Parts: sequence; C-alpha cells; structure tokens
Amino acid sequence: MKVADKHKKIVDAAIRVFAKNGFFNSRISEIAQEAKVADGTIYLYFNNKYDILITIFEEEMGKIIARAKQEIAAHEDPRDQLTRFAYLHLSLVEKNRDLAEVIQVELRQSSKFMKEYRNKKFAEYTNIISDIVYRGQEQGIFKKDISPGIFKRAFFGALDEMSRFWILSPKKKYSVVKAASQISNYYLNGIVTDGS
Amino acid sequence: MKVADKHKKIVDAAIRVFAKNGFFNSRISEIAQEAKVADGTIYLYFNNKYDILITIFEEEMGKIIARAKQEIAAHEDPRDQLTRFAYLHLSLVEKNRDLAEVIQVELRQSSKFMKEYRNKKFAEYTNIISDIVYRGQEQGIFKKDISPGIFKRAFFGALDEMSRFWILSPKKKYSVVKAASQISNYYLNGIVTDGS
Amino acid sequence: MKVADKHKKIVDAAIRVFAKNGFFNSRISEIAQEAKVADGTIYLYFNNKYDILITIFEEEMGKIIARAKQEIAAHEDPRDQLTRFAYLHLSLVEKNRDLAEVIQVELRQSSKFMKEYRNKKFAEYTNIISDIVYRGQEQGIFKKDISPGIFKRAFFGALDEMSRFWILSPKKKYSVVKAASQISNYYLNGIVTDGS
Amino acid sequence: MKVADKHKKIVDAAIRVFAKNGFFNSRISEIAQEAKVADGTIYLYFNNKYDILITIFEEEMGKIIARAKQEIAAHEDPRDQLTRFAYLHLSLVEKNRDLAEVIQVELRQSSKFMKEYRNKKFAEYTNIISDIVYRGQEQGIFKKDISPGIFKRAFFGALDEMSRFWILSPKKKYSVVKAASQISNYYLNGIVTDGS
DNA sequence: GATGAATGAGTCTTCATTCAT
DNA sequence: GATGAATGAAGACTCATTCAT
Repeated sequence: MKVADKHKKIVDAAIRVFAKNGFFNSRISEIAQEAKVADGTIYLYFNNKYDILITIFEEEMGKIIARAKQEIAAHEDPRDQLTRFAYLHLSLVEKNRDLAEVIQVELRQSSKFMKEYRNKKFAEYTNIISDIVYRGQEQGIFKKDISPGIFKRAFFGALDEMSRFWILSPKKKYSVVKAASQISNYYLNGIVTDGS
Repeated sequence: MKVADKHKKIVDAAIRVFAKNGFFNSRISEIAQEAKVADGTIYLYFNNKYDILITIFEEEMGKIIARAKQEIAAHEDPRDQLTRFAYLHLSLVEKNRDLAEVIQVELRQSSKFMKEYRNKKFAEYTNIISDIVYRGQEQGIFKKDISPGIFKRAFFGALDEMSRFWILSPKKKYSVVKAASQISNYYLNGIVTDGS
Repeated sequence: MKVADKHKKIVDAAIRVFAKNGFFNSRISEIAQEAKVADGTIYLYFNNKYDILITIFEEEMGKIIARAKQEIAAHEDPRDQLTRFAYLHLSLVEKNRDLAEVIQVELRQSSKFMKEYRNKKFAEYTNIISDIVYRGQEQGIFKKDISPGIFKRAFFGALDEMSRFWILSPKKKYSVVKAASQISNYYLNGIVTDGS
Repeated sequence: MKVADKHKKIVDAAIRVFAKNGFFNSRISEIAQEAKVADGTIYLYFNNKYDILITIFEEEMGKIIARAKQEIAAHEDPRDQLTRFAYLHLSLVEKNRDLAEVIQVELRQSSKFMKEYRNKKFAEYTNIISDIVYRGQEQGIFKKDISPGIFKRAFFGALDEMSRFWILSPKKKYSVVKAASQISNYYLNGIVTDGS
C-alpha cells in the first residue's frame, strides 16, 4: 500500500470518529481500528492526536476552497457568485456530513484551534465572500457602505448556522436549494444598490 | 456564606476557567482554586464537571432570554425589534466575553451538548427571532415568503459569527453599533415588503 | 435524649448499614441518616469509622458471651452443654441476622480486625466450648485424646459455616433445631468415651 | 514476555498484596509495583480491581478443586476420602498461606462476593464433601439420617476455622496431621453406622 | 515500515473527618 | 451537645505516546 493511501485511510477514519464523538472524546485506538491500522502506525503519519485534526482541516479546507474559487470563477455577476457560494457551501455540508461536523465542532474549539493556530484556511474561505463584495462594490452593484469585513462574517455565519441545524437534526427540514436561495435573497436585497 | 453565594462563586469561576481553557482542558482543581473553595466543595453543588457546564448554560441563558424578551417587548415595530435584538446580542457578548465564549464554544460541542441534551434554552432564544418575523408577516411588514425557521437561523448565525470574531480577536475591529446596524440592515432590506 | 440512647441509635444503625453494605462500602453519612443524627454527631460518640465496628463487636459479643455462659451454667452434663451452645448460637444468628452478618463478615476482615486488634472477645466466646470439653474430659465423659484447642475451632467453625449459609441464603433450608442437633451429634458421637 | 506470564505475575502479586492488606486496603499501584509492571498494564489484563480478586478465586479454586477430586478418586472408602480431604485442605492452606488468606478473607466479603457473584466454585468445592457422604450412605457406611447438606457445611466449617487460626497465628500450634486426623475423627465417629 | 503491548502521568471523584455556628 | 457544610487527601482508572520486535 502506498504511503498516501495509509495517510488518507487515517484521515478518513479520523473524520468519522471525530464527527461521532468530538475530538476530546475520540480515542486514537478507535481511529486506528476504524482505519484498520495499528495504534502505533498513526504516529508514523502524524505527530500527535491534535495534528490529525489540524491535517483534516488543512487538507479538506484546501479542497473546499479550491472548489469554491473555481465555482465562483465560472460566474461573472457578483450576485450570482454569492448565490452560488451559498448553494455550494450548503451542498458540501449535505454531502460531507462528517467532515462538516468536524470542521464546525472543532472550528469552535476556539482555545487551541482558533487562537493558537492562526487560522489562515478559514480566513481564506470567508475572504471569498468579501472578495465578491469588493468586486460588486467596484462594479456599482453593491452598496458602498457595506463593510465587506462584517458582511463576510454575517453571510458565512448564516450559512454556518443553517449547517449546524442540519448536522444536528436527525431529519432535514428544509431543502438545500430553498435554504440557499432564501439566505442569498435576504442578503442580496439588502445590499444591492437601488439601480441594479 | 450563604449557599447561593458559593454556587455563584463556583459558576463564575467556571465561566472564567472554561473560557480560558475550554471545557475539556479545564481542571476541576483550577475551578476550585479560582472560586477559592476546596475541590470537594464543588461536588456539594454540582454532580460532576459536565453538570457545571449545563448549569452555566441554563442559568445564564435564562437571564439572557428574559432580558431579550423584555427588551423586545419595549418596541412595537418588528423592524425595531430585530435591530434591538441584534444590538442586545452583540452588546451582551461584548460585556460578558467569558460567558459568551463558553456558550459559543460549548454550545458547539455538539456531541453531548446539542445532541444528547435537548437544547430548549437555545431554541427559546432563537425563537425570539422567528416570533418577530411571524408578527412582522402578520402585520404585512415582512414578506410572506420568508421562512421564519430559516430566517432565525440565518440571523442568529450572522450575529453569532460576528461574536466569535470578537471573542477570538485580541482587539475589536468593528464597533457593536456598526456591526449591529449593518447586520440588521442587510436583513431588513431583504425581507421587508415593497410597500413598507 | 440520654447519651446512652444516641450511642445505641448509632450502633444499631451501623449494624444495619454494615450488614447491608459491608464495612468498607458503608458510608458514615448513611449510618448518620439511618440513626437520624448528623454526620458530625457520630464523632461525639466514636473516634472514627473503625471504632464503631470495634464497639459493635465488643458490646454485642459481650452480651452474647454473658448469655451463653448463663445458658451453659443451667446444665450439668457437658453433652447437654455442647448441644445447648450449638442451639443458642444458631438461634442468635437467626434472630439477629444483621448483627450476625457484621460479626461474620468483619470478623474475617482479618488484617485489621483479627491481627492488629487482639481479639479477646472472640477467644472468650470459643473458649466456652473448650471449657466444656475440659470439664467433660475431667468427668471422663469425653475422650482424653481430644485436643480442646482443635475441638473448639472445629465445633465453632461448623456452627459458623452453617450461619453463613443462612445469612447468605435468601430462604432458609434447614431448621435451627435440626442443624443444631445434627452438628452436635456428629461431634458428640465422635468424642464421647465408649462407656458414656 | 509471554502474555500468560504477565497475567500470572499480576495474579501472584495480587495474592501477596491482598493477603497482606486485605482487598479494600490494597492499592492497584502496590500490586503493580509488586508485579513489576506499570499500573496501566494491570488494566490490559483485568477490567478492574475487583476483577483481579474474582480471577484469583476462579483460577486458584479451579486448581484446588481439580486437585481435590483427583486425590479423592485415589481412594475407595468414603472414610478415607473424608480424611484425605481434610488433610489436603489443611495442607494446601499451610503451603499457600497468602492464597488461603485471600480466599478466606474475601470469600467472606459477603456483599459482593457471596451475594452478587453466584459462587459456583465454592459450592463445587464443598460438594465434594457431600458427594462423599452420599456415596458413604449408599454403601451403608454412613448413617442414613445424616443430612449431607448440613454435613458438608459443618465439615468444611471446621476445616475453615482451623485454617483461619493458622493464617492469623504467627506460629502454628498444631500440626496439620494432628488437626486433620482429629477433625476427621470427630466426624467419622459421629456418622459411621454401628456395624461399620 | 508496521505492530500493539507497555507505560505512567494525569484527573475526576469520593468520603472520613473537622469545626464554626 | 448537635449540626452539616466544608475540607482535601487519596486512588482507581484512562489513554496518548513509545519502542522493542
């Protein structure tokens, strides 16, 4: 088996285990079992338990960011871009529940994760939103008095809270499409200039 | 010292300690030290470590909810109510950083907190938002096609994400007033009926 | 309430609690509750938890020994005395289950009880048996080659094991009378001289 | 080191430590030290402290029972069998003081051991005695009116009490041979039919 | 590289005992 | 004398990490 495969097996197992138990309630031995490797093998690929968490975040967020940027690039209009972003975010959450839960849960383990570890990936992701706003403002489509820094947090927060609801609810109440369109619309109506 | 005082001392100490270290990285002995009581004393007031967390949440959320409802009741117009809610939420976060961090961090420790423990207090808080929306729709002020269930999550999420930003940032970048008004406005513009 | 009453209340409560849980699994607070006194009150009457156990043993064994000696004195023939002793022992066990259990269980907590604490009361009790044997040997009724030291242990052990069986069994299988007479007979037939 | 070896090392250490301190006053760390393993290693072989005790009992009683049955089978006459049983029991106690003390002390920790844990091994051991009696009665060697259920307890109790005496006494007063023969004789004379 | 048995530091919790009221 | 809230020492048990094989 190639090295990359074992690394991936462990990461995938960790995502499932962390999602099920949370980081602190997860055991290295359970991850090992889930990945079908020995406990000690994990330490050939990761420095420690926390390193697995960081790796999950770095690698998976990297993929998501790439995917999001690519998606955004396929659209011209900042309004479409925002709508697409919302839809993509919620779709990914729906399709990758475990990963979404890990990122959500651990992203909020503020102490270690958000404070000590400078969260560049996370900023990069939300900056996709503020970049759309900047461009929209330049194009005169979005109001100038919108603060992109506040907007990105509000918009991301809205999507994120919706995600949490789905992650925690046994059965989904709203469709991704409906949620994404509603949320985009709240914001779009609120920020577009009168003339647009 | 009255019993109530010691309970409060422990809760207050726990809020500080949990905020600093996170729940899992906090030690009962540290809470005891911070509260200036013996380790064992904590167990006269709480069943276990987790019970302290639950109690913090129940008690403090209870106060916040009461406060929020009172504040909302002082206004007639649903638009004002939403704006007030946003301002109040962010103000409370600013004034009670430690508590806000505990609620945010641990509220998201999904496993135990959000799944096992049926989170009525949290729902009660966000339902204040959806209630405002319902009333606004009845009065013809808010669009009928707004889903209050989605809206409350989006609106709360926006405020919550803003809060997290403040909690985690060493220095605050935006004023409470500005953030609250921007966020309220995004949404208000997005949901009011054309005639309003 | 007189001092003696409170002492007795605590001892009686301790007998019940120790019988139910065993010494090590019994809590001072449970004894206090059972005795309807405050935890601290117990320490006005006893030095520590272990002291309660010792006291139970000393006081209750004292009563039992007095009772047994009186009973034995009422009979002349060593054979009757042995039979009476057996019957009395088993009757007492039957009538004072809790006490019997405490004495049995804790009497066997060898370490502290039998080693450190010189168990005079216990010796005094079993010496009633060997004294009967001595007298029987002097009177030519019991064989000279019987070792009273071994006999007292064997005879007591037989009764004691029978007691344990009753203490541990939910329902009693053999009557006291039958057990006492059978056990006495095994021994009597074995130790009386041919001429008797 | 083979797994079996470490299991045995821990059991042997526990026997020594339990014998010295009693179960409740023994510390896992002391057993670990005595066995020359880490504290945690014990939990690779046993579920908890109590499990060690159960294991000691199960394993060692298993050996003793096998040994006793084998010994008994080597004799035809029920009288010889009883005598051999008594001698074997007392010999084993003499040769395995620590084990004997653990079994005696803890066997009597009635609560957990005798009540909750259905004590099959112990019954199996004493049933060797009643089986001898049955056979003796069938062969017309023992009186028909002897209750094997009472007899086995009386006989075992006599041996057991003798054992306790030795366990607790610093120096042994009676020889095994003498004690075994005296005890056997008390009983044999008491239960054999007149014709035998 | 892979294993998994072994390690031992670390912590929650219990509960006998004290002592201010 | 009586109370019971407070104490804090003590210990069973867990589990991330190591390392000999």
